[in-house]
Amino acid sequence: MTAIKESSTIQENKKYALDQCPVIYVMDKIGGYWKPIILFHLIQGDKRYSELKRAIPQVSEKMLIQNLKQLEADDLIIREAKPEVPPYVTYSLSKAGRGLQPVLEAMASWAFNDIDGNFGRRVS
Amino acid sequence: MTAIKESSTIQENKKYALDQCPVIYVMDKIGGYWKPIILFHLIQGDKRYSELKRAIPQVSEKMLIQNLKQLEADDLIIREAKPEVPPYVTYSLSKAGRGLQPVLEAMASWAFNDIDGNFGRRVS
DNA sequence: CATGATACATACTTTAGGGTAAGTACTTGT
DNA sequence: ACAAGTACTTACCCTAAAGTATGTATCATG
Repeated sequence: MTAIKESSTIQENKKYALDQCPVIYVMDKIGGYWKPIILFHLIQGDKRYSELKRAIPQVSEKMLIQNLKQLEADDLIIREAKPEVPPYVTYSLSKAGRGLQPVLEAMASWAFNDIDGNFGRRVS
Repeated sequence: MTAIKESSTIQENKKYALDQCPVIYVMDKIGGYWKPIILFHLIQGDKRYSELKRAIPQVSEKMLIQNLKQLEADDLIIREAKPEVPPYVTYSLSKAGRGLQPVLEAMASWAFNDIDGNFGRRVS
């Protein structure tokens, strides 16, 4: 999964940041452009791999599974594969994943306020 | 500020994501490893440039101002420079910046719950 | 018998983010 | 005269994230 170099300053700093700031901990798990979108779609309900693909046409298949695998590894989503022969794989939110709903909602609310200029400065 | 290529798929996708998902809008503004840390420190109160530097020793000066400039451009923080001659520059949260507090708090709360295993799976 | 649908995997390349290190301008202290 | 503190700026390089383009296995359908 694009193996990372252990001996880089970036990784050292990441570790530090993780201890120092819980926000970084979250960013580490839902950061990147596609993860929040995927979670957003899964909040609406369980979805098959192909459903997600169609729901988010801009994401490449590589990015989609890569992010799904990472989210699964971080216990944010649950993958269930039925042993059928046109494969049938469903992704759903785990307990931890559902726990992110307030975060995503707070973000969404802030975003709309900021876009609407409710914080001033932009509309003044 | 590390000029970006307009004609890249990444940028196209960013624009799409911004429309589709408010969470991405937030990520676009407070994403990256240092921004949330900086905001975190500024929530505790206004700080001088050098105070921030000392508070976050791991961040390089380049990253620090770069992020401060971006946060300022996004109207999340306010820069105030006293026209003194050892320069005296203070950074504080704007209204929009303070509006992020619930987001950061929701994240922090989730992070602690996840670390403590309150979502299960990790302790079980 | 070849195409399409399913859910991936893998190699190869580009791009943006981040790191290192040095320099600027101006003043105070020694 | 020189170092140190202030708040930056700039140039160069490396790494990780993301994109492009393929290939895999299985079965159903035309």
